[in-house]
Amino acid sequence: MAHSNKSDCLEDIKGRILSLDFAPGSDLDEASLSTRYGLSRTPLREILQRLAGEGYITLISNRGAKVASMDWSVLRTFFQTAPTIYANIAFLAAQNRNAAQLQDLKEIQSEFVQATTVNAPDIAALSNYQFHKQIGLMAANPYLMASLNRLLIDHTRLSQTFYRPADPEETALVDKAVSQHDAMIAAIEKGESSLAMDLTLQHWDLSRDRLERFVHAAPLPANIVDFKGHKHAV
Amino acid sequence: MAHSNKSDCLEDIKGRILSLDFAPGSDLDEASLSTRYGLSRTPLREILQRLAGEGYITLISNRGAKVASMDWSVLRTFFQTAPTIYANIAFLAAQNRNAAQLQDLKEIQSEFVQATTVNAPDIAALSNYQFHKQIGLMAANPYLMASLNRLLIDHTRLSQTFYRPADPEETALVDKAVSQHDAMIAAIEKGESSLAMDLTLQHWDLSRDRLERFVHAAPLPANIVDFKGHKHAV
DNA sequence: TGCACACAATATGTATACAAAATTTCCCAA
DNA sequence: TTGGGAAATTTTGTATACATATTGTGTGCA
Repeated sequence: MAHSNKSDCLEDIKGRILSLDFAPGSDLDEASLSTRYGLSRTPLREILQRLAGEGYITLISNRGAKVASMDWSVLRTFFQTAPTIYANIAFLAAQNRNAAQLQDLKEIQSEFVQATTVNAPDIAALSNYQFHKQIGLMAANPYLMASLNRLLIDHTRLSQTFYRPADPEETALVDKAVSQHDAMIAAIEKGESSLAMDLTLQHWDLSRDRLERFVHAAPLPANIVDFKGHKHAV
Repeated sequence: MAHSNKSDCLEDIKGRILSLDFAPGSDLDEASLSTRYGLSRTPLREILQRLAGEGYITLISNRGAKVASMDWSVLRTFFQTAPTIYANIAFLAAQNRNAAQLQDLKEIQSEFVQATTVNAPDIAALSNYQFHKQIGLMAANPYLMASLNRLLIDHTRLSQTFYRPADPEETALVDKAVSQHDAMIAAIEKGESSLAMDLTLQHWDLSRDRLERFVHAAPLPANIVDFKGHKHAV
């Protein structure tokens, strides 16, 4: 990772946040990051500002950068908001897609299929991220896209266990997710916006249970401190 | 504007973009901005990165910063998206508001009233921006908030003529907007989420016509070039 | 006149040095 | 042992200098 350029660095940090390699709530040190990526602090700090603007991290004045936390109250709103936005995005994507975007979507899907068959969970989660982001691009609505981007950050972080199936039943769920993606592509290609919407909601229902399980299983790094005085209450 | 600090500079640039003082699509020069705000280029560039992440400007590598454009295709999606997001935000705000937030909202509203009565259009537009942003904060949903922030950028820019009423009929519209704000505050305070939603949609209907008129009346600085070959088609 | 190329001017990108703030360490006294 | 506070260390913030990329200009040639 000697002399990577700025955009590579930006994308790499995004990827590490999405894959939980940089844990929610953890500190990001400018000095160590700049040596890691072979950049000086000046461009690295610009990258941090950008990441803050996009919601990946939070910056506190004179106190550095933290990876965006995933506390309980935010995740509650995640489950409240995600299906609506996803459904609307899919609806618009079916209306506004063009051929080049559809081709890209299919290529992303084949990467996704590949990752699930060879059992590469990290790549599968990131491909899934790109799949839904691509549908967002097809929707051509920058206002909803802003919301979708925020949702996908947390969705991808929550989905880390989804692509690590522990038993045949879970493997079947992943296979179903793959075939749902195929159905969504077909609906979008045909311009059947209502169908794309319905398929998206089904896709959401499939993953929701696993996501919620992950919420309850995983520790919530950022907010442990908030529960210090409440051991017995929890 | 000699030695303003970084956050002042950030807010000032945002304000100038919202008030069309920095026109959509216009170039932002690092050197002149840094002298204007009494900062060196390093912190100023960090501000630009942040603004880019929040959607106020776009950065192109090696080619500087431009104020986010308002072309026709984007504005179409604005009118498509705004009422839904506003309505959902109001609904959630009525559910999740707390006393301190409500107090802030009332103070913003009194500034808004003041600005309309003394005929200070710039301040009125910015107060209106803050009013709706505050309702967004009350909704406590960071995912929808991302969308709302993007919408409010363009909404505020579009609304610049709204608070410059040219005749008594237009003055009556502004007065009606003021009273609608009051009704929204009351509904949010009582926790009547459905009512807050309905009032918000009525508020939207009131302003929509004026906004659309502004779209057709105003030049679209960023995309004139796109229409060069289509004079007669338009 | 029109075009291509080289050179100059301007603007953006990065590194380093230094300043300021926050955090930690350590010492001393109660 | 413990609490307070000053000094040292670490981390963040800013300015300047320099490197690189883009844009503009002028000259020569067809």
